Amino acid sequence: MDESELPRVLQQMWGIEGRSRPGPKPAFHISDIARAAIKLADTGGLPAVSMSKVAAELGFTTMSLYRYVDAKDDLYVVMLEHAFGVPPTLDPADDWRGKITAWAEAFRDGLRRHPWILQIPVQEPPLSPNQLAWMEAGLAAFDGTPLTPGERLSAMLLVNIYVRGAAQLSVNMLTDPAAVRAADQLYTERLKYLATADRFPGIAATLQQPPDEGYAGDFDTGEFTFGLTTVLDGIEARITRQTP
Amino acid sequence: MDESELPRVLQQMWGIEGRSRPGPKPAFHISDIARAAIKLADTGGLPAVSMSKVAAELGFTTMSLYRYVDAKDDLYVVMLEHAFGVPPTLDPADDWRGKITAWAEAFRDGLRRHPWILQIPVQEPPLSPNQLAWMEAGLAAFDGTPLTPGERLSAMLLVNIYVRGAAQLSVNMLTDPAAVRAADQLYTERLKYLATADRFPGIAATLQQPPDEGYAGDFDTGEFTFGLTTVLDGIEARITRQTP
DNA sequence: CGCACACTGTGTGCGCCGTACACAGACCAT
DNA sequence: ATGGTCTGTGTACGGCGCACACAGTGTGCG
Repeated sequence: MDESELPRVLQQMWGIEGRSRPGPKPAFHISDIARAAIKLADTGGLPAVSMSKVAAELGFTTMSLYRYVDAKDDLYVVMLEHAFGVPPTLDPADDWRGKITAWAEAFRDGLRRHPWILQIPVQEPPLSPNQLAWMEAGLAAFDGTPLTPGERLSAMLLVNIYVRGAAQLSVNMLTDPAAVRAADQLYTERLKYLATADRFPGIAATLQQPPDEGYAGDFDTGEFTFGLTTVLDGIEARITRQTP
Repeated sequence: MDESELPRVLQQMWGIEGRSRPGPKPAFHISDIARAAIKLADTGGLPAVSMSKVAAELGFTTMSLYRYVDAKDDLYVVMLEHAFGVPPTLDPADDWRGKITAWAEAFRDGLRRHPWILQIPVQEPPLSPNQLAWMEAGLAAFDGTPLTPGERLSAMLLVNIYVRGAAQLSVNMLTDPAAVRAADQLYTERLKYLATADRFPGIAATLQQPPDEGYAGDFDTGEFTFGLTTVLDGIEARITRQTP
């Protein structure tokens, strides 16, 4: 395995610098691209991120980006890497539940800061430094448990999946809270009209339960920790089953 | 709430027929659009689905589709509705674990049949007939448990989230198994090169554990039921905690 | 020291996309 | 019969990702 086999973007992100080479020095770095793209996405969502707009934000031409990024997908990878940053340092005094909870909440906060992350089409597992650091931190939360490495991976992925999924449910976490409330109310109204009690008793029961907390949970605190607790209980069951 | 307030696509999918009106009769139905689009997506993935290609598949012009569908997003909704079909009928003799497991596996099978579903950008919760039927079936799996309607919703959503997430991990479930194996091996190789044991001990431990079962599980049987068991254990913990 | 050449950012252009809009023809209510 | 409404069609526009040829830059080697 040679570092030259790595895609260009990975080499840049890992700081693998090729020997000094002839030609003009690059005018910027992929981290600049990431910053510009993230700025656009934070304000206008992922659709606001296009090669031309990112280039314009940097003050360069569209095609100049292709000297740093092989394709649009690579741009997404760089954005992800930059948006999450380094993972949180877990408190060694915590037990595994406390550690993985802190990890999950930090992950959730990252998604809340940059909702467009959820709209990025998932193509392949991550290989960039910060992403691997997040993986490592999530695995480390299970240090001291009797779980095997494979089980730790599954457990971490399960929490990861949960956080992503729970975030997805929050109607794309629109930036405007009033719009969220309006969309939620419209949905509930239509659901009440369509999901009649005779054919959809379960849904109907859910609808008349709380005054306003219907389908989409708040994702802020309550609904999120509720589901997370369930997931962690499942992991705990496996742990206790393994330590008789 | 009037049915006329519903979006056109919803009216069509629920079979709400407006009174007979002047003008030419429609040449086809949105279900035809769905069939054509699904056929394209099944063979060429979601990128193969464009307005013009779907229209060409039907033998009509591009713009004719807009008489049935307000925008591209509506096309996705119709595709989803048609691709999943009706939910499985759950065996009343099963307990809730058996029921929700059957439900989850049927859901997984649907995703495996139509992998492009995972690439559809999620915009809003579903309101179409089959989607609601799936929701209802998932909720009904918890009949007989002491869970409140809200808790049943959370539990069902948790399983739903898990199945989606677990499917996502299978490297987009490429149709060509050889390509999957090659991509997986390339990834593992790069991961071994980048995630050195000194800085990423957890990841490294995961890597040297099994010969070939590294990051992406098979999703076929083993890894899937493993994670599902964990999720169900978490729900079971909540149930037993509620029935002392 | 100078030069060859790899590399930089730029400009042009292609094919595809989603969809707004005007239009001619088809059909039902009156 | 006929007016009005709906149908499918044609044209057109702006934006997208990206291939490719090109002129200028600066380093390593002779």
